[in-house]
Amino acid sequence: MTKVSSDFKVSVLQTSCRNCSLSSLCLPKDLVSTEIKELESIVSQLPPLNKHGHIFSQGENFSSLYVVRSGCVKKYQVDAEGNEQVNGFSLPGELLGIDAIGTGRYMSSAEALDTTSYCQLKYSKFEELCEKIPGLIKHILKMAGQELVAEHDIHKAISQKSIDERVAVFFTSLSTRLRILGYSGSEFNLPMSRHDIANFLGMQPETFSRSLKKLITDNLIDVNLKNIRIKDQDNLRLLAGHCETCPSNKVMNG
Amino acid sequence: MTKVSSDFKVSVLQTSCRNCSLSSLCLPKDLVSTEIKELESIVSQLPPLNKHGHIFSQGENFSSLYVVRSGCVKKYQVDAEGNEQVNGFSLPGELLGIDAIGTGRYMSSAEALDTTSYCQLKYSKFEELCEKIPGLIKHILKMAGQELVAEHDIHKAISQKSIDERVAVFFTSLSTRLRILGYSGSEFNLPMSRHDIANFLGMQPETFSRSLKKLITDNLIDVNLKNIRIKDQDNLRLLAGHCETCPSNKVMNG
DNA sequence: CGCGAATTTGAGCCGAATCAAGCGTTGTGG
DNA sequence: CCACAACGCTTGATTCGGCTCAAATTCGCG
Repeated sequence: MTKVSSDFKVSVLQTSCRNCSLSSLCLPKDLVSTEIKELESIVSQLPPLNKHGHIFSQGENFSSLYVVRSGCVKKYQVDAEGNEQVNGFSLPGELLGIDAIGTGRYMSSAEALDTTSYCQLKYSKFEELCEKIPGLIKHILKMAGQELVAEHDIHKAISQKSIDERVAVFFTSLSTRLRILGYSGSEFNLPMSRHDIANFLGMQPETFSRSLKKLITDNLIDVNLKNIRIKDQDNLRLLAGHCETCPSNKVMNG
Repeated sequence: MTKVSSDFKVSVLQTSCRNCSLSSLCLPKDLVSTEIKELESIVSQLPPLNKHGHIFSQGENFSSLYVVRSGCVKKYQVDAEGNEQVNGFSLPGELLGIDAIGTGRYMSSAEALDTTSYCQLKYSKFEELCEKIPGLIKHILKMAGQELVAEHDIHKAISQKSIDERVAVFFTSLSTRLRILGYSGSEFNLPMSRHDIANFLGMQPETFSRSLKKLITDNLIDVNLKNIRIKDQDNLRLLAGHCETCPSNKVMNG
C-alpha cells in the first residue's frame, strides 16, 4: 500500500491546527482563537511522502521548519567518504530543521521511512509570529531542548552501555514515545531497517541481530520481522538504565 | 592563582554588553543602541567561580540561561547508579541551560574547570525581550542549533570512529573553537582532566593516554602535561575526518 | 619533602567488528 | 501462479581493538 501516489492533486493543503490530533504537541498551551488562526496561516500541509521521499536533504538552503504529522522520518548525515550516520528517527509531533537555522543550510537529510505526512512552517513568517504570540518562543525552545536531551541520552548510551543495554534503551525509548502518541507501547512495528537502527546505536547490523536474539532468549521481547512485542517492560527498562556493577545483569548473562 | 576568592565583594555586576569582547558571539548582529540597552538590563554578570564551582547543578529549578565569559565549563550528568557522563565543554561565548527550558529543571550540571566568569540571563525577562528585539529569537535558535550540530558530531565520532580518530576530532575541534575566540589554535592548555576528555569521547582514561602517545609518535602533536601543541594540522584533520577505507590511515598505522 | 591524586604503562582477556555463508522475504516477470 | 532475482537479515568463525586489572610513575599541593 505504498500508493498515495502521483494522482494526489492538491499540492498544498491549508492546515487546521485546531482539529489536528497533534495540537497538544505542536502548539503552546493557552492559545486564544485568533492566535491559532495566525499560526494556521503560516502552516502548510504538504502532500504526503512515500517511503524514501525526502522532506529536505543535507546541504539544501534552509527556509522552513517541518513537523511530522504521521509516519516516521529518518534523520541522517553522509560525510565526505560516503559514510552514513543516522542521527535519529522522528515521530508525529516532532520538529525537523532546527539545526539549520544557524547555518542557513540543512545539516542533515530527513527521509520518510513510510508514507509520511508533514507540515511546513516558513521560517521567516514563523519568526514574525514569535514576536506576536507569547509562548511560541518557549515552545520552540522546549522542542529544541528535548532534542538536546535525546542527543545526550544516545551519547551516553553509546559511550557507556553494552550492546544489549543500548538495544534496550532504543526499545524502551521508542515504546514511551509511541505511548505518548496514543499507540501501544508494548507492541509495535519498526518502520526502520535493522541497518538503520544499528547505525543509530553505534553498532554493526550483525551485532544488533545477535542482541535481538539475546533479548528474545531472555524473555524480554518477542520479534517477528518488523513487529516487536515487549514481554517484560520492567526488566527491559532495568537493562536500559543499567551499569555493570548492578547484580541483575550478571543474572541475565549467566 | 585560584584566588579570586571570598573577598570579592560585588555580588552582581551590571554588564556592559557593548564593550564585551564576546558581543559578536552573544549578540545578534545589527542591534540598535536602545536594544542593546534593553538586553544589558536583563543580563547580570555574577562573581567569577573558582575551579569546581557550579553555575548550576542537575535537578535544580530552571530560572536562567547563562553565557560563559571566560574560563571553561564542563557539562555533565550523573545517573541513578552514579555514573558520570560528560556532555561537553563550554568555552567563552557559549550558552548554557537551553535543555532546561522544556523540563523546568537543569538536566545537567555546569562546573567551572578553571576560574570562570559568566553572565546570567533571567529567562522570564529574556522571553519578553524576544518579543521586542527582532533577531534575538533567531540568535538563540542559532545557538541551540550549533549545540545540536556538535552533538551529532560527537555521536558520529563515538559511533564510527576509532580511538585515535576520536582524539584527533577532539583536538581539531577544540583548536578551531579557540582560534575563533582569538586564541592560538596550534598551542593551548587543556583545562579539563584526561579522565573527563576520555569520558566525553567514550573511552577509558588508559586508552586516551595510549592514543596521546600514538599521536606524539606519529608527529601529529606534542604534549607536555596540560599543554598541547599541534605539529601537523593537516594530517591531524585528515585523521579526524577519517574512515578505514582511506589509504593514509594504513600508512600511519604501518 | 611527602602524601594523595592523576596519569601512564604493562599484561591478558573479552566483546564486538569483520568476513563469509546461508536463509528468508519481497518484488518482478514470465 | 510460480520461478527467480535481489535484498535484508541472520548465523557462524575468526580476528583484533579497546577494556580491565594491576602496578609504576609523575604531578600537584600542603
